Amino acid sequence: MTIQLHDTLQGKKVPFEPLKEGEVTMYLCGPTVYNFAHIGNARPAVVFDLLARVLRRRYKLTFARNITDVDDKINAASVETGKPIDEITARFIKAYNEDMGALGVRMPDIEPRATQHIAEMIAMIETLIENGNAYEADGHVLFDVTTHDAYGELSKRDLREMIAGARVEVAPYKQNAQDFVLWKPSTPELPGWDSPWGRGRPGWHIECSAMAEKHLGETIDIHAGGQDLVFPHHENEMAQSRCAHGGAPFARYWMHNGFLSLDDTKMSKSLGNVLLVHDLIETVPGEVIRLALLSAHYRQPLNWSAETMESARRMLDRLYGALRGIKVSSAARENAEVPDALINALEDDLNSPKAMAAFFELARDLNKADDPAEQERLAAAMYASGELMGLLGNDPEAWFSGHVEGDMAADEIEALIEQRNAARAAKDFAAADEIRDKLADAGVTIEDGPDGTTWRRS
RNA sequence: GGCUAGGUGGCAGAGUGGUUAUGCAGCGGCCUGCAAAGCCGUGGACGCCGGUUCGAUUCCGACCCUAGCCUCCA
Repeated sequence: MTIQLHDTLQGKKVPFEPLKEGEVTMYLCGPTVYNFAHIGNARPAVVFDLLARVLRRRYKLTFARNITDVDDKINAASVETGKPIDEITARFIKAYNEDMGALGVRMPDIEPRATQHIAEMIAMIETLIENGNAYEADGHVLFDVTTHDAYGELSKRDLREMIAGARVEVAPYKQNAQDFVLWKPSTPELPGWDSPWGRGRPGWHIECSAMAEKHLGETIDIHAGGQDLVFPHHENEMAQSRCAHGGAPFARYWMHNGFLSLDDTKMSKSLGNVLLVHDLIETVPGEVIRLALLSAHYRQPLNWSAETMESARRMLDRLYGALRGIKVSSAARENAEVPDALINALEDDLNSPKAMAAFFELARDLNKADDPAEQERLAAAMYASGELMGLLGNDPEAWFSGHVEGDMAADEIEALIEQRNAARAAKDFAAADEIRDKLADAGVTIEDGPDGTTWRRS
């Protein structure tokens, strides 16, 4: 069974075949580093991290996720805060990787930065001018969309209609309304680099084209990002790269994740409803956020709410609950096998909800098993599945006793449980229940089992 | 207005031309001092209207509704 992926360009799910046998190149549009990442930004990072994990089982993967560190929004943030640009970008690059790391997102193989690829961008722009695809006007260099017949193919738009229906005011130096900037002039206060067209800075779209070419080659296997990047960003990237590369295909597969809304509303700064990952991980384990993001298929829209997280937490409670008290030897871990149903689901266009169903079946089998060897085998399979999906990274006991500020301390809880068990032994059930209620009020649930009493925070 | 996705049981969310998604919640049972957790069993669904078909939630068409994009945006 070959891996199936949904390709935006073809508009359907197709079998995945890399350009080079056994090797895959993947490029994901990363953050513009002017602020902390919000939960919507985290979705592509988590989803395509999972894809990377799935691909690495079969292929030698080279995964690049860029950093956009030259941008008008960064300049604006610098003016607003009075801090130098370098300081802002360094701070948010670090924060981005820490926040995504908390969600189980592994570092990509390559993390190229726009400011370190200015020469490549200038070279590509020069090629585009030589080829007649771009023109210089008033200190700007613009891409002439009418020179590329396939323009609009990715976003399924008709160029003539777009030009006719343009609603934005057209800058006087543009030949066509839809022409987009490759290079623009900088004032002395703004970041800028010397170029054949004067001191200036690159347009957003050319950055990704140049970085993808440098690190992954002219034709890459998978280009991924959020759905909202299809137009104009990816459409423009594709146009630039193909025109600069003699028409060679740019990406063999385009993948786009669906949008995330927050409490049924679009997240936006103007509405003031931006939920930062940085803040969220203070209150919930990153694993809960990761699972919540994977609980819907990546192409579906996803509404984020308190219930979304609560549901993900309960799912993890169930998985960790099955693993409680089961020791897994290192030998068992090495021989562990991820169930075929789970792998097949992930290899079918990254069907993470279906994969989770397979995960829960494993948990149920483990709950049912009474032979210790079988228990160990199933527990090992669960850990291996968790490894593939970036879940179950915690010790089960630690998961349930996870301590949040303001909670009752573990030793206090255990002292109370001891008192309660003494009361139970004396058949003073009223006193026992009183202690249990007290613990319940403190958010602690206790469970009497054959080997004594265990507890967890609810 | 144009383009692209969707509308599934109380909630979340997969999938399928006739056969259990899964998780949470519900109901019955086992277990327990009583619970909880777990196990066993169980009810409940495919926006609306037509069409194709022996049979459609699944295919086709119309309609209604929702979201995203068309402008910086994951």
